[in-house]
Amino acid sequence: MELIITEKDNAARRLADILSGGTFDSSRENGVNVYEWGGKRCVGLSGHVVGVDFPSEYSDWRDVEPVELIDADVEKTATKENIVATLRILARKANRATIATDYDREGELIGKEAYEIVREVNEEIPIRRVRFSSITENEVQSAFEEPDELDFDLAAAGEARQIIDLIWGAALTRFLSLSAGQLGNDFISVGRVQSPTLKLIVDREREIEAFDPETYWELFADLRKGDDVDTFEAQYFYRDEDDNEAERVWDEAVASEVYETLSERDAATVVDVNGRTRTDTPPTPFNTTQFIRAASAIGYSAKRAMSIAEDLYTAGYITYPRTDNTVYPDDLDPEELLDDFVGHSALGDAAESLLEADEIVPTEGDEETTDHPPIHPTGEIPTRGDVSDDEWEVFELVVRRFFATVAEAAVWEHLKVVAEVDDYRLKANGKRLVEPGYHEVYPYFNTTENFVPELDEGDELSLTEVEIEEKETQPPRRYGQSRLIETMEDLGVGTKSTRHNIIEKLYDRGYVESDPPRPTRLAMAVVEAAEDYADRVVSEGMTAQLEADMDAIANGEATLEDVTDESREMLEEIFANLAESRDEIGDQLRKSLKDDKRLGPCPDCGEDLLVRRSRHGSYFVGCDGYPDCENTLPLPSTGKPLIQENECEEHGLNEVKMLAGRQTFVHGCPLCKAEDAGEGPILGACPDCGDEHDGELAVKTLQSGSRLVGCTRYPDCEYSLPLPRRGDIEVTDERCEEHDLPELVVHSGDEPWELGCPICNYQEFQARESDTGSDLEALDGVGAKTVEKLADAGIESLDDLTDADPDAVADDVDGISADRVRTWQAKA
DNA sequence: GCAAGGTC
Repeated sequence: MELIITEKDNAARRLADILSGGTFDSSRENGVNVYEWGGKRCVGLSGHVVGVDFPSEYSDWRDVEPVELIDADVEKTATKENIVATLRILARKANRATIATDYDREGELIGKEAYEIVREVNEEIPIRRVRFSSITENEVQSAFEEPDELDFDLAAAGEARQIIDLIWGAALTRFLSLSAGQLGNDFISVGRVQSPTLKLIVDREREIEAFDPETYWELFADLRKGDDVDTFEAQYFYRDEDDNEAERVWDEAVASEVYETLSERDAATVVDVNGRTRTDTPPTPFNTTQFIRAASAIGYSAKRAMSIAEDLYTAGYITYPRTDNTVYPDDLDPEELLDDFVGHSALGDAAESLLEADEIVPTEGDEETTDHPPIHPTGEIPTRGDVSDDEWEVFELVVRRFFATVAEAAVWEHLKVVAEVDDYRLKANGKRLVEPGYHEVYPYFNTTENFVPELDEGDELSLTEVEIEEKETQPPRRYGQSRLIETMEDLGVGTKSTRHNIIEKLYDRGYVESDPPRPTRLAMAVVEAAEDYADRVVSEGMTAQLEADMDAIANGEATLEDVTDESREMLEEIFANLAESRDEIGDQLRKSLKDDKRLGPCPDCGEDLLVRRSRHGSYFVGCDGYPDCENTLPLPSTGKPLIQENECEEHGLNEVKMLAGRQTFVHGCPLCKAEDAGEGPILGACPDCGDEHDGELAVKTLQSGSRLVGCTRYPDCEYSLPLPRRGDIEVTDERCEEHDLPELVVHSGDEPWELGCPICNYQEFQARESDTGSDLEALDGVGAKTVEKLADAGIESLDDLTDADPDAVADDVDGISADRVRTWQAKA
């Protein structure tokens, strides 16, 4: 039996399909899919199935000096035990093994991990390596016709990276965390990729903080040709000392003088007309970074874009979304792929128009790699009910990007007109899209035109509407997530698979907040400490050097030991300097941690009020003077508090926003909220204790800002009904007959909300909650329509789905693939 | 519990 090993299950199934001509059987072993046909078995790993770590005697942070980690052993342990176990079982029975992991450095290392597991249980059998950059008939067949050997040097290069990353990351992370006394969940982390990325953000913030705005003026006027109805806008410009065109006037007196002259005149003379035609070439195929950039332009965060792309990939609609490649492989036939869209209601017209071209030549980007093809549609098209709106939008983006790469260039006509008024000059830049080209199938770019009429030198124009605008120079803008990912790629930091996760990590570690990401004081302090004592770890140079060293290992010019030994020595030196400054670094970090939590002065004692977390995990405001000062203020129970920049005028406390996804809201000043607390109007008798104890229901506002209808005898009577957090509550004269309570109206925004009797309202709310239908809707991308379709096939709950045979479901339900069912099962 | 790299 021949055992074929791929990097992921999806690749294993597609390989089996190609090699078996579609005749393979599948079974499951330890929760791992095994594909079998004619004496061959194919199994997919899940990326790395083993990982590096220190021996267990190093695991207690307090018992080990961080510096000891530098010379500690580094062990490999199984991280996916079920997969490793399955691989062992299959390897015992095999008489040959073929490694078919991805065709890149990390793939070679994952292949070597599989190699070692196979060798452990079977010393005899030949183990070979096949390489292909896309899983297509041609590539796969020719790879298997000419198998190769595993490249152990290349794999060793990857291992050197693993060891260096672990040692530097763990030793420095533990050092900073211990110095600041931050153990447990809130440790202070440092790493070869995250720290240079954080430094990018911090450096930009430093520029913003140091920015000193300057005032300048810009002048505009409307020009009109002859009897034309439309005017066009022109801007004043001059030649600066370097003879460059400049529009900003830095001297107010000069600006006023120009303004007055222009205002007094009613005509301008055309002195220069310059027309040119510009070709606007279609965009190149999507790699991961460019895909994230395009998705972010239509409103998706990097994380969300990748998560949707992964789902579309698993469902079989698009190719693998983690790729560096921007050149389509030879065996992608664009016409064949376009054909798949012909006749489709939303995408068919574009495909048909593209097929009319005499010749179809796709664009190419600069990166041609062997890992995977650029991201493109597979030709399988989901029906709208199959996928969520977001998934469809991202799918359409990928399809249209493919369309754009095989479309014609667009052509713009630019027309620059310069007109003179006395010694002053005005210019107007016109542009017109004369050939829309690829823009017709790819509507995501701005194609705004600017009208300027045909003119000749010497033409007289009428001059109206002169305007002067006072402006200020702006600080540089913060990096957005996708710009950050592009910059990381430019600097060679991180990989296509990790860059977006690294940004998530910065959020999780408390280093950045909001979007675009803004660094916390802790982040500034960590970067500062690293710059002072371990500059390497915040510099992209560390990755550049590591890449060079890995190349040397791969070429046989250096060994893994050479490279890791040298790296260990460098880290030893860093620790020699760090040791003396441990207390000083710790003080700085602790101070910045407090800065990130500070709201303002405590009204009781003058110390700082801080956002704190209770043992149960809920947030509240407490005084830094505790236990001497026991002043506290509550915070809302939903969400994670984010301290805003603006302060409450009355108390000098920063306002607080509660981050809770879609339910995010501004809480405001916690002290104002606490002072607003109290009992509002009485509504009627309490249904629980009104008869017995004369309890009454009242509208109440709690110190945390939440509102409810509750009994005046609280805490003796705990009867309560929920009310919305926002809006003014009006108590009307209408009364509910059943409960004898007034109907309520909530005023917020434009439309008043007729909440009605609070008891009826709560009962309706509860009824809706218990009737939210199927738990199937909890799955990503499953909407009401899909639930209905699944119900028709007898699948009404997650349990039903887990028990179902994916292939049978695919047969029964239109537009749902077995792959998708498997994904759901895995998630359920 | 530390990193970064795969993958889900």
